[in-house]
Amino acid sequence: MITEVAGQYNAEDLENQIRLLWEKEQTYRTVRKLRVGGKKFFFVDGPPYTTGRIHLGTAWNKVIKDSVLRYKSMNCFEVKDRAGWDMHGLPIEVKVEESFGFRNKKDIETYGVDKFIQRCKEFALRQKDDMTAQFKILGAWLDWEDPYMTLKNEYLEAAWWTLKKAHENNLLERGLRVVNWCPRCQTAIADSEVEYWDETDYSIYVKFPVLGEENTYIVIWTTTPWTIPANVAVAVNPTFQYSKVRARKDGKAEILIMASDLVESVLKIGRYQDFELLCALSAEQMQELTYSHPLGGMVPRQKDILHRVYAADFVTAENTGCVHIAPGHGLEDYELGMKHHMEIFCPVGGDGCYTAEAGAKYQGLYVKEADSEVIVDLVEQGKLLSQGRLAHRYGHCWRCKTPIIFIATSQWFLRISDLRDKMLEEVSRITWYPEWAGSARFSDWIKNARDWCISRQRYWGIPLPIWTCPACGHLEVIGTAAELEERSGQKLADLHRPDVDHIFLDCPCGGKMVRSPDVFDVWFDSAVASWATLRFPSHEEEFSEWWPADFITEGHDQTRGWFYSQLGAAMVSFGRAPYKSVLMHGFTLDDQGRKMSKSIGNIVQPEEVVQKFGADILRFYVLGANAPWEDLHFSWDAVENTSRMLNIFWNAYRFALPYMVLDKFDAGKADLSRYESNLRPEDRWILSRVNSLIEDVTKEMEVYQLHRIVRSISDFILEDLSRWYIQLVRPRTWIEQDNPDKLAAYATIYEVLVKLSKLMAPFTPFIAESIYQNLVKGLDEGAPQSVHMCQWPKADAARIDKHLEESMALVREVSMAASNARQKGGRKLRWPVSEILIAPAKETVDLGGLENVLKGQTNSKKITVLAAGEKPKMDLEIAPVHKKIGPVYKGEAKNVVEAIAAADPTEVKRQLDEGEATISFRGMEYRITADMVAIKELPSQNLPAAEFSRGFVFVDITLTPELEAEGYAREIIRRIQDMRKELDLRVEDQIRAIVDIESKPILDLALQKKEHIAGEVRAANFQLGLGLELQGKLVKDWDIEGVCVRIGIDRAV
RNA sequence: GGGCCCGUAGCUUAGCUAGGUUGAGCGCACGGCUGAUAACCGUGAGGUCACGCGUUCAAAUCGCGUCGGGCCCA
Repeated sequence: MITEVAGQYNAEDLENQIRLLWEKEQTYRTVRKLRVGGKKFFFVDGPPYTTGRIHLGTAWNKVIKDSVLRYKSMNCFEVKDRAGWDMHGLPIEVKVEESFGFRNKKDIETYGVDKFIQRCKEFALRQKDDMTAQFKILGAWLDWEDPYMTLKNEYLEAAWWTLKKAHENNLLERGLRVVNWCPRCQTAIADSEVEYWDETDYSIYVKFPVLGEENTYIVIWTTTPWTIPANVAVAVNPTFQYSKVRARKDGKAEILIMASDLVESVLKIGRYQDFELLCALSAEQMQELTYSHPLGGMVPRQKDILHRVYAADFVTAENTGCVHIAPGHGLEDYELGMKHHMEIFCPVGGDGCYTAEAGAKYQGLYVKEADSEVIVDLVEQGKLLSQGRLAHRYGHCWRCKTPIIFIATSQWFLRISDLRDKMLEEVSRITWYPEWAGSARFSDWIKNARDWCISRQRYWGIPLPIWTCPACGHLEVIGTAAELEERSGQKLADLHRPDVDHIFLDCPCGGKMVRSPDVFDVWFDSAVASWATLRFPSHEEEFSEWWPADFITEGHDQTRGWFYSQLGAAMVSFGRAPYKSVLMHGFTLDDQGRKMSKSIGNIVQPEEVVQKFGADILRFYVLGANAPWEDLHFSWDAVENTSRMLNIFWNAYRFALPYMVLDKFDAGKADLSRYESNLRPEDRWILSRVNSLIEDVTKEMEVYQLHRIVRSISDFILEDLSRWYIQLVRPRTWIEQDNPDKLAAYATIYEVLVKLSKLMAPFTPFIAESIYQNLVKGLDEGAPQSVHMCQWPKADAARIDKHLEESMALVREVSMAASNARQKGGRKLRWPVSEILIAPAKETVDLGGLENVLKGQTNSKKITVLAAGEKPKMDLEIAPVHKKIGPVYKGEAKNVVEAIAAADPTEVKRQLDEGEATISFRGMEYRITADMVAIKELPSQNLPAAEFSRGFVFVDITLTPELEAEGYAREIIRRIQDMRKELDLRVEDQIRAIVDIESKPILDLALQKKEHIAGEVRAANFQLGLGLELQGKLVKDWDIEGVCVRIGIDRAV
């Protein structure tokens, strides 16, 4: 049984109902089971970090994923859809630290690493549960019961296995590198974990004394005074020219060396009063210089270092053109240092404090606090040329916001840079949506790929499975838990720290091998997701059946993130890309295009949208708001709009239900094939349209043009279904008995709605399900239990009639033009008109058998299509063109203008059509050429016109008594219907009605239509007259075209 | 400073791959409809398609440059 649905579209109730249904019937499981054995579609969920709250961006992301998966499933693919969670790493450590008020690693060690790890785990699991609930509200059908979690042993093993493989491929190495270092977290952090913002730092110019030359200095500039103690060299640009100048200040002179172009600005900053150029130095000559460290006396190690000048391309023509090089504290410095075999001097420890190597004066001082100390010492040594402050972008730890420092440390690396070319080749094999995401953006990133530092000196992460022997240096990478057990004889319940730290392996040399205490960079966790989600390495079979992934989709920030980390991890282990296609989507910004942030207070929570509007609306909105790869500017107005659209869809669906219920619509009546011969042209048209829509949506879905899909569907619902087809079929649904014309209309609507619900199922799964349950399940118990178990609809080519679609488009245009013309002529649509004239400009128009549709919609008695170029008689207006008349008639011109004004436009035009016109005026005759006048055609008063794409539409609004009678009848009908509504009567209820019209002529007109009126309003008892006594439950006075009409109605007994 | 993307009506946007009269929705003004009805429809006003130069018969669309925004890098 189809049931009527009450009231407005209420997303909240509807979605709750459907959720209950899905839960009760285990619909998700059933759908997935149904497709087992189908063609495989391997999707990998980019795991969100377990922060506890989803935001609009993650909601959008999951909605895209869900829509694609539902679509693939309807296309009979067996989809792999494990949800994923990224659960390790500093963000969680930091949260747990905060909750205990820890300040540094020592606090953690004191508290106990085992307990700390336990807290982190609990925290991550709780956050995961919270977020799962939030994602479920969106209707995202992923496997939430069995997600992959980066903290599970089987996941840890996938990372271990990968590293072992990288080691076997000779791509793992340990080395001293300068890394971004967070002195609070006391760990290396990845480039991607560095957050930049402006910070005010010192800006100092320092004089390095040149050896062997009295009172002579190389001038350098830096914003990090604390790196001066670690200075080893100076770099100059090989293409620059340098100058040696004698500069004077306060009566004292000194000799300074710097880039020639920068002499003046440097001396100005140093407040020198004047200077003289002594000589120019080439970059080569610069490289012959040596100097002594400006704080040499305070940093003992500096005594043994030979300070030289080297050439480097990265030196720019800024500041002094001489760059302070501290290979222990800078990336470029380090690289230059390695190239020239400098000492990698790094007198700073992991806590950001100077070590003993920095000398007694500095030892134990925190570097950022040492800045002022160093400056004071430079001043005392007479080595400071200038000091100032400077606001510049500086990197910070993205979790604890501490300014990062660069220090040289021993870390584990994957030699990604060796694989660049291979990676580029792989990228070109992947299908990217949009294309440039791969060919331009990602390729560009890979061209700059550096070796990947995978080690972190933290606790909550996947332990590095690397054991080394302190005695002989032997190294071993363990690939699985089983392997570890075999090698150590110990079985671990949990592979995390600290238990794994207590496992020692026997070294062939007889020594005991110790685990490298580090954990993995958390990016490495998600990097192995595509095989970890298949439970590789423990389940090799699943891996060989599914891998690599068919599809992944994430935001454009993941270019350097997950797109890259996955590729890197797959390259070092499998030597190929782990995914075949990528849809890169945008970011969610606020309506002004700004980032959503707590500080601006412009954050929109997905739940807020769901609460106010519903999940389907949020989904449809984010999918359709713009192209997936562009940033989404969230707008409440636009959400509201989407809501209105779905509400119209709901009303369109609801419209037919009462009639279907009344008429006991059943499976037999729903069978469209029974009514082939009864289909009206408009029925065939909407069926053609819905099949065209299926074709379009399918085509766009194959290339993930999600926004176009939403727009096609919306357009269909609004334009074709609601604004047009339903208006057309309304009269047919009122017919009281079973007649094939009515049933054909029902069957058509039914067909269209069922097709639509399937077509919308991937995008608005709730409303689609609700409609399906009523329309399909309501009639056929044997139908699939959910719309999501149905097959994706196929376009029926036999139903598509492009010619008919074009004709209908034309009819719609004409109809709109006709209402426009009516408006101009002041004739309401309720009043019939005798004739509509279509005047095509060039080629004639073919209404394709839709004349009756046009008549109905324009409320007209007759449609006439004129021949191309033909027009009904129109009023002409003729205006003089002064520019042309003036030069010809000179002084006479004024009279000519008057003559034209007085002339009969029709006559002038007739003559001009044949050549020239002659106008007589005050006894004179004027010869007029066509260019002297502008002739405008004006529709005559009773024949207003409006333009459409192919010409003009005229509406003959001349009234006849018959038309007037009909008009008044409709006015009266409308009022009575209004009153019926007010009494809340049912469609099929009969009434008694009394209508009193105070004007005799109008009454006479109305009387002609008495039977008709009574029929339309279902009045069993109907009185129409003048001076009648009004009775009934509801009595109202109305004003119809200035005439008072009093109506009383009551329900008939 | 570099790479990629974006800039169209007051707001949100379509069109750009493949050059041929910029099209919607919201908001505003006016009108209409009324057995989908706290719904719906029409009309109107509102655009130097960010700016400049070039290619072309023709540029929102292609190329170059500038400005502004986003993501990423340095």
